[in-house]
Amino acid sequence: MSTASWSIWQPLDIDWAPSPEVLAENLDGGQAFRWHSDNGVWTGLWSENVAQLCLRDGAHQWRAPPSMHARVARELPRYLGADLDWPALVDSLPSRSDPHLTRCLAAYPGLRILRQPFGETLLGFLCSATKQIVQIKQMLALLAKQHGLPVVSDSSLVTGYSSHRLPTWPALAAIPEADLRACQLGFRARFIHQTALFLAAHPGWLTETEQLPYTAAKARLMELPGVGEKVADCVLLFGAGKLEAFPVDTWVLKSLARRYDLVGWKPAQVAQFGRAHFGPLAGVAQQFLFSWERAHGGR
DNA sequence: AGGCAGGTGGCCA
DNA sequence: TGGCCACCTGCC
Repeated sequence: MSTASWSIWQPLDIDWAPSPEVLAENLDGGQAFRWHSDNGVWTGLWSENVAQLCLRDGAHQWRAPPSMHARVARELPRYLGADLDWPALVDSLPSRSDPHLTRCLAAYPGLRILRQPFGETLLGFLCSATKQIVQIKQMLALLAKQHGLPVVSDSSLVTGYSSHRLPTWPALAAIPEADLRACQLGFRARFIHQTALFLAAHPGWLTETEQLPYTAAKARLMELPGVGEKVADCVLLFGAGKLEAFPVDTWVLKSLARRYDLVGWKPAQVAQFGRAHFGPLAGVAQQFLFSWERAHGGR
């Protein structure tokens, strides 16, 4: 990784100090698929941005290419959730009567929900069906490399895992499905292709959807091919700040079955239980349960 | 070496 | 409404 042209490290001026493990869980725990670490330095891409994060002398620091330094300084805090008071949010979760949630909260201090670009979050989770995080990251990196613009004009600046932005939805609409399949997307290529065509035919649809309340936004998203309950909830939680969204994937299904005695419950039933039990911040609770369950492999 | 993976949609009773 | 299964393909 060439580092000659990065700006100097800046202190991350937000009230957040996760351990290296929790930082990894935030950036690479299944919310986002565009971060990778190299010798303790995390490099991540979103929208037209690329940034690096690291922990030095006990404090988090960041840097970006000079050409986008000001923009990243403005947008990185929001991306990392700095608009919200996370200690207060976590404190308001119904954990006092919930020993397992208490245990999960204690295990991941500093775990947050990222606020990612809506359209990119949709693309990421359209790729996620029956795929592990590493593979989703590979698909998106390939898609970016083949069909996205270089993130900076100087190609020597950012090398390695990925140096290109994700293609926008208008760009995706112009890509034949066969070319998408060449990016290891498999059967997801058809969903992405059809979604891209739909969005191209409905300008403003995505932005309007992002601004709707949770229930209406979810119903709209589920009109898209390849978007069911789970993907819609992920997009709204990680890409629109809808903290009441409660995505039920296999890990959350296992978590609720095992820790809340919901053996045999269907995903839709578990989702309803989650929203009722964990309340308006169910998505936050979900992320802690998810991280715990994935780390403990069902034990 | 194969089964399986952070689902969805379509088809059938 | 509820259950089953095909869909692609590369990791563990």
